[in-house]
Amino acid sequence: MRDVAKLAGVSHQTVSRVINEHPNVRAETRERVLAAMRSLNYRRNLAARTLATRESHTLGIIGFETTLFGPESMLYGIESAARAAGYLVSVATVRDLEHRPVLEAVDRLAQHDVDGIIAIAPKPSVLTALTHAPAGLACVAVGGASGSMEEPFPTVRVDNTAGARLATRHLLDLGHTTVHHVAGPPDWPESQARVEGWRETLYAAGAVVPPVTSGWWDAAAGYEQGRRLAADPAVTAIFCANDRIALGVLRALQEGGRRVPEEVSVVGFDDMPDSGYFLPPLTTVHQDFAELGRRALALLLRHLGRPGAAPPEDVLIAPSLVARASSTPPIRLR
Amino acid sequence: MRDVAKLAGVSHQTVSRVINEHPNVRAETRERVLAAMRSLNYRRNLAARTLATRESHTLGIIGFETTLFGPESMLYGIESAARAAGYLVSVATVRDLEHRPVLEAVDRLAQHDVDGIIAIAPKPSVLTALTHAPAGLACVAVGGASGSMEEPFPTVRVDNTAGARLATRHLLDLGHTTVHHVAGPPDWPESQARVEGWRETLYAAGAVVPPVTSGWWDAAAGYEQGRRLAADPAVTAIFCANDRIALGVLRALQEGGRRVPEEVSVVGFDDMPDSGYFLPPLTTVHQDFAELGRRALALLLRHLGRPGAAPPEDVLIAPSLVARASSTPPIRLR
DNA sequence: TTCGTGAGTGTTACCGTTCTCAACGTGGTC
DNA sequence: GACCACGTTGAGAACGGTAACACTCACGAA
Repeated sequence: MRDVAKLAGVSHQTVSRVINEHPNVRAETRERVLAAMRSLNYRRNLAARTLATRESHTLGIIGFETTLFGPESMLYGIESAARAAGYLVSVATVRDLEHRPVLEAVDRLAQHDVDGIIAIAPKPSVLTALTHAPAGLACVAVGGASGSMEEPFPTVRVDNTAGARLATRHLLDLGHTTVHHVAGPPDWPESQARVEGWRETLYAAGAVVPPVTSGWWDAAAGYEQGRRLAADPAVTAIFCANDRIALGVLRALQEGGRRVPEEVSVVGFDDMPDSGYFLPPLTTVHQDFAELGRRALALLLRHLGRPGAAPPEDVLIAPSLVARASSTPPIRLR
Repeated sequence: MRDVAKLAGVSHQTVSRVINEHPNVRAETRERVLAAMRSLNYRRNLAARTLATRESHTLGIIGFETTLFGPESMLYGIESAARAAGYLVSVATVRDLEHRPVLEAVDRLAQHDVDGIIAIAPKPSVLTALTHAPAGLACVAVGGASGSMEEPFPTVRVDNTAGARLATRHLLDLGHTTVHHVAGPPDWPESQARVEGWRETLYAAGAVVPPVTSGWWDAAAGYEQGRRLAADPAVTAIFCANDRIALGVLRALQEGGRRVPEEVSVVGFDDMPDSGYFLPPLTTVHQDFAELGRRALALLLRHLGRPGAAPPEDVLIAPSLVARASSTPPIRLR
């Protein structure tokens, strides 16, 4: 910067003003400085700037250390929006979403002077851990519970309960007397909210509420639980907590000799890119993860703009049903 | 830091020495300083340190802006290894892996003083773009071509050609007279390498080499190409460039009335977590993406340690075949 | 005794920005 | 003609560390 100033015949301060687009610089001076910058191929040193301003123009992402489709897509949604807003994103993953590791992740990000933090796939423990973040560090959560409880941070999420209602309603409307549910991990708010939406819809319709089984978010879990359901001839409709689980359920049903959708209808959740190519193509609840990420970033940036102000409102995004071949009316109605 | 020094009754330089675990500090002094640090809840300012040392302890990742299973898993492999080594990772994604956007991404990372860069899923254009990175910025590529051409950077990758050979050989060994191939995007080195391995194996076996069709890495592409193959009764074995494509092919075959594996055997590539639950469970070529990420990081760190030294050797990881129900001997042999 | 050596510590400069405040026109107003 | 406001510019001090070097001892060898 000193060299640029010398070449342009001005002080370093004026160069700084040009960089930061300060209005009170004569046009002719600005041009001279810009020319000097170009000819010296000057690039501002962000570390020095961070030191002086306490702003790193970097955002921290705390994510779960695994490859779940949703969190991934959110990450990319966030990153591209952040880039557009002039921020870089740094990621800190956490093996298990428990208190200690999350605290360490926050600490690591804070040490690197991130301006704000977005927590992906927060189990409640993540949120409480985030509470211990250094004061003045803006935090936003994306995904997670749609519970009505008081959240310590502004949150962007899909209305999981509404999505589950959509799926369950869809199956009931087709004529199924009740709907079975294969849930996700019981300690994940998303999973709880979907159970809730399913249960209340059945209840409102006066349908029997079958017992729930739960497991991880993958096909292996769906397969295992699906085998039990396949063995029960009373089962004609299954709502799965996500598409991967549904894939496992489909296989279990096929192995158990139950035809889909002729004998059993199956509905998933997420609308992963390939779920339209399952056998049969999967009816599912669509959620736009990338959009979720973008909204989370927008929320954080708004929060960043006005330090000390009241945190912005939560955002709740409505999912939609995508009907495909895996769900049809039960045999008795055809 | 000044406060810590004052409280401990030493100079700030001694505090710095304690932080950096410099040996020449009396144990008693060190204790006093550490106590002062604790009582003031001191945390070193990394921006200042970066400014002084030109080292940010941050690594840049350049990735493709989409959610492909491989790149994702590599990202997590890299991140967890980086954390263990005391580095934070910043990601810069690029919508299309072309020259200009990649240059901008490198630039963005360089501005933030990353110590090194790992490029994920590099098409050749990424590598050439990386050549224009500021001198002294260590770069490593992970994934991509296993071509024999001279690479400008040290690279870690799976031996795609060997994987394709494994898959093709497997099908030939089962007794199929030849193997059809549904390829990935023609401009991706991974895709090219798999075509190559497939082709040379057929050639070596004296088998007919059918024409190749190619498309994106998803089930939609597999479905579209699979429909043509399903219509050809001569087709008894299909090697797909990845598992998602295989999913689409499976559906196309089913729709076309061709039973798998009775009439047609199908093999994929990647061994995604759920491919064992396809209908039928998919025979595929396993590659450990997380390990790939870890190795890439190790390579970069070694490079970082000795600036100016000769770049480290490339790493080539051998994939393995996972045989499942989707591949069996052809009907005529049973 | 004298000197060299190395451990332990402090002093000062420096990294590249931004911020604060003062200085210098220049033009309009009383 | 004196004064003031304002646009434009510059000088110097932060920001919070690390690097380089100087200094003070205690100790052992010549």
